[in-house]
Formats: sequence, structure tokens, C-alpha cells
Amino acid sequence: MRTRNKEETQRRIFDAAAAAFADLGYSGATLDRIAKSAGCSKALVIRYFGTKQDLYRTVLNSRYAELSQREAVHVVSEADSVVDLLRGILTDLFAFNREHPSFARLVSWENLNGAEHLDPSAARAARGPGWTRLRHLLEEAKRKGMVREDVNVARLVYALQAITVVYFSNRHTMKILTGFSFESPQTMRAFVDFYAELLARGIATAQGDGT
Amino acid sequence: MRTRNKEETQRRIFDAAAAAFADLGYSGATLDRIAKSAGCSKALVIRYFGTKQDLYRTVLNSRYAELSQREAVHVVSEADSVVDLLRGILTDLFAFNREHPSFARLVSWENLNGAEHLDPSAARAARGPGWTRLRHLLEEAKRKGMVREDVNVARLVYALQAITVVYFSNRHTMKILTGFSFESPQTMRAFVDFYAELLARGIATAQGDGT
DNA sequence: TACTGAAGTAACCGTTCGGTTACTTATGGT
DNA sequence: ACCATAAGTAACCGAACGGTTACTTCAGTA
Repeated sequence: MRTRNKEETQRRIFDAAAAAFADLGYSGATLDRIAKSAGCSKALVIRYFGTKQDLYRTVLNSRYAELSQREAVHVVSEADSVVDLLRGILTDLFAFNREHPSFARLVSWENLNGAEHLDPSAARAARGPGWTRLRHLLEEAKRKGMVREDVNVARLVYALQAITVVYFSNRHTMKILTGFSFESPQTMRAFVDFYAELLARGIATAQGDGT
Repeated sequence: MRTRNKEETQRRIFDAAAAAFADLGYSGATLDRIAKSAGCSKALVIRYFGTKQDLYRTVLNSRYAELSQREAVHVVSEADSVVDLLRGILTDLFAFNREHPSFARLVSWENLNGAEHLDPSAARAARGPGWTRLRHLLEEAKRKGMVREDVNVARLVYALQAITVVYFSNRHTMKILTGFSFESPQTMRAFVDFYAELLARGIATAQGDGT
């Protein structure tokens, strides 16, 4: 038995649970396996995190909370053009997914299960302050006649998320479909730059070019 | 008990299994449930299809075979502008997913499993004739200086697929994130139109506007 | 050093899982 | 009519599931 340390043990359990849920999904992961992987007994897992559903919810929403904190960086960073902000957001989304490979898998599992475990408020928080920054820049650009009127934040965020999500959770089928290699950092960076510019040009009016 | 009919019963079992696996995934679906849904005993399921894994593989391969037979989906023959072709492809992708709701779910599960059951040649066939049409239009537009040089078919197809895939397989999280409703056909059409135009503008040079 | 509260576990419970066995029942050829 | 064969099932099995209970072991402290 290890030296007794509640927080350390809880962290081990949490990490083991996150990995197991990401790997095997909710039904596939088992408390026995999580406990064994965390190096403790199953009873301890339940004592610290409640039922299996509670544990799953904790893992999921914690990851979303991390994501929202990450996006908050953009409050400080002062992108003063739409394309810069888009590239910044995309870069962060990609970086987060790269640092947390299990996140995209959790989201996939969650969607397959109807997102029944996802805490809406926690997930909504992932819109975060970066969105308000985007909204301001967007409306300012609209006022100047640089961005089309039918463009709104939600549609833009959908595109940003779609490009990111598919990159990390559909890479196997996408590799077959497009021939892309999704492994190298260069590919990732080229992706971000290309689609940031594509989106910026895509939402621009004839006068403004989005840059 | 129904009138005895082996093939009919096997078909019922297959359909029940396909639905169950699409709904609940491999671990989530159970033989008991499949048998009950098929209106027969669990022993019969196993007698006709072997183990649970055998049954899963049978369902999966059969579905992909269906898909490869429907490769004509992407044919958009008489579009003579990039934006029309993009809109046509998007429309077809959306229609296909709408007609086969379980397809996106199976693809999600395949990606979670590393696409180990996916037959690459069958999937690649889904590029189909629409892609060569897209490639021709794209290179023609490039020659006229209407489309940027760093744009290629794969990157465009990636965007098209991303917008579609996320719409059908990540709608729960996306609804929370963007507030969109993904149910109504109007929403779907607005999606298609908006992103077709966004992409067309996004890949255009300053001279050409993609239309 | 003896006590105490918290950290941690072994063993168990009822249920359900995938899979098997022994059995019953319908059908078609003679 | 009869019966061999195939269609189909009820009941069961060991294992594993999520979760509980009763118990042990450590660390701080008065």
C-alpha cells in the first residue's frame, strides 16, 4: 500500500477514470478496472466520487471547465483583427485537444449517448469570454461594412469547432477520405492557418477582406 | 411464436442488432436486448450469428457495403460554378445523413475504435465522381485566377465533411455550445446555403468572389 | 503511548452479462 | 400417419458488473 494521501489518491483515480472512459466509453469502462489502474480498491473510488455516473460526470465536466479556462486566455490577448482572433481561437482549440487527447473521445462518447451526462452550464461556460471578444470584433467589423450581415458568432464558432472536432475525433475516416496525415505538428499548424484565413475571407464582404 | 422462417428470423435479428449497435454501441448493446427486439431467444441469435463480436462485425461490414454501393451520392453533374457545386455536395451529404441516421453513429464508433473494421477501399470509393468534378472546376477557377493557389480538393472536402459530420454526430454538444436547433429542415438548408457560400468566398481570390 | 478519526481494503450482495445445454415444437417428405 | 430434421426456447452457468458492509491500518495529537 502506498503512503496515505487523499488528494494524491483522488487525482490517481480521476486520471485513471478519465483514461478509461475516453478509451472504452461509459459502458465499456468498469469501476474494477479504474480502481486497479489507480492502484486502489473499488470501494475507495465510490467513496470519493460517488456512483459510476457521478464519476463520469465529474471527469467530463472537469474537462470542459479546463477548456473554458483555456479559452479565457483570449481576453488578455488583444487580437485586433477578425482573422487574428480566429487564428488565435483555432490555435488554442487545437492545442487543448493536442494536450488532452482524451477530450475529443469523451465528447464523441457523450454525443453517442445523447449528452445525457453533460452539465449544460459547465459546457456553456466553454463559450467563455473569448466569445464576447469575438462578438465585439464581429459587430465592429459589421458596422464598418467589412463583414456580411448574415454572419453571427454561433455560426462562426460552429465552423471553428467543426474543423477542430473532426481533426481530433474523426481522423481515421478523414485520413482515408482526404489522404491527410494528422500526426505532424506542421500539418496541424497548416490547418489552423489555412482555415483561419478561409473563414475570415468567407465571412467578409466584397470591400473588406477579413484581414 | 411466429411461423417458422429461418431467413426472415435472421433478417429480424440482423435489423435488431444493427439498430442496437447504432443506438448503444458495442458494449451498450446486449444480446438479450437484441433477441427481445428481434422477437426470439438469445440462443437463436448466437446460433445464427456466432459470438457477439461476430454479430457486430457482420452488421458493420454489411453497412459499409451498403455505403459503398451508394457512392453515387456525391454526383452533382451540372453545376458550373464552384459555389453551386459546393452547395450541391453539401446538400447531398446532408441528405444522405438524414436518410441514414445511424451512419454517422457507426462512423463515430469506428473512429473511437481506430477504424479497424473500416475497409479503406470501400470508403475511398465514397470520394466518387463528384470529387473529380470538383477538382476540374477548382483547377479551372485557379487558372482564371479566381481561386487561391493554396486551395486544394482535399482541404475543401475536409471542410465540407467537417461541417456535415459535426452536424449529425455532435449535435448534442453543439446545441449546448451554439444554441442551434438541429432538427428542422429549415435549419439544415440554412446551414447548407450559409457554409457553401462561406467556403466559396473563403477560397476565392480578391478578384473572384466564388460565385 | 494510548486514543481517535480518517484512509483504505476484502469480501460479499443482487443483478446482468455472454454463452451453453437440454428440451419442445413445427414442417415436409415418404 | 409417421418421423427425421430443423426451428425455436426455457433454464441454467460462471464471470463480471455496480455498489455495500464490516473490517483493518495508518497518522496526528493530547
